[in-house]
Amino acid sequence: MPELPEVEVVRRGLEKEIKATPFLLKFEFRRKDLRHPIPQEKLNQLHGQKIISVERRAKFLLFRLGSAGFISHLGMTGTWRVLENADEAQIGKHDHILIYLGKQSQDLEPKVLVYRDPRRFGIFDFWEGNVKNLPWGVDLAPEPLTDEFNEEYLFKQTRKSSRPIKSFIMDQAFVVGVGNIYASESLFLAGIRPTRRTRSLSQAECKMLTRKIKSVLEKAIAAGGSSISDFKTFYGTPGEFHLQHFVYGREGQACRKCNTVIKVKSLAGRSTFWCSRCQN
DNA sequence: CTAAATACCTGATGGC
DNA sequence: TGCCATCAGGTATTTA
Repeated sequence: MPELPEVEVVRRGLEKEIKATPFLLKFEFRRKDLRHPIPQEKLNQLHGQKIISVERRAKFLLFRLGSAGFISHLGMTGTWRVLENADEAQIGKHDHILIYLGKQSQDLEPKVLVYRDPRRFGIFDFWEGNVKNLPWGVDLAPEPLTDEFNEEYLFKQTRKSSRPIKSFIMDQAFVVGVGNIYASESLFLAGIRPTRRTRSLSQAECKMLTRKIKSVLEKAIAAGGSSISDFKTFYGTPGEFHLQHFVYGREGQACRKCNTVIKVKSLAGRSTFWCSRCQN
């Protein structure tokens, strides 16, 4: 469940659980790697410490324990869920990481957070320093839900590129958190075709697009995210935002505003949905 | 063949 | 032209 709204929904679920049982008793790794190797020895040094907060930066989840902590990225198919105990019958072959949590640093009846990721495109890593200091030297762009991401910023950045606007807003170097679903949705709401070149966007269109990116992400968070395929929220219930999609996953169906048939085509390797009448 | 993401490779482009 | 840097698009990763 990987775009910003889904990650934020998971963060809120994790935060609630961790507040009740904040001590990291131990990690249990059932694989030594996901997308990258998992630095097990460094992570195990965190055993016994209290988790102070669960934060989100872009699509990353940051678990803070004092000055250090650990970081989780869900890739395409990563999910977190909680078990009341380590019941082996409830743990499957794609459950790669277990985190035992207790009310105190010694707790005989720990709860267990379980990370499942069939495709293993996710990341689990040690992390220290500040939020900007992510591993792999990733230079992340502004958060879309802050004032730093505004029409002036988007207008200025779009002058530097000649790519299709959809690829541009999905690029984590310009704005973070927008993936394939919310790129198509926000461009529909802004009335802009996904294939438009960035430099062709007017100042007014940049204003509209920044507003729609913010509003669609906020509405999706409020609805518990989009459940595509088998996505479940932290509590095992599906998100409901996909029921409100205007274009994503609706190819061949009637546009909800004008009844024109919604189109789909591949753009930079990703399925892209739009209404040829509502979007210019 | 499709899928919520992104790291890497390569060919294109542009500046000096 | 050439050399180097940057960009953008395609592909690989994996399982259901």
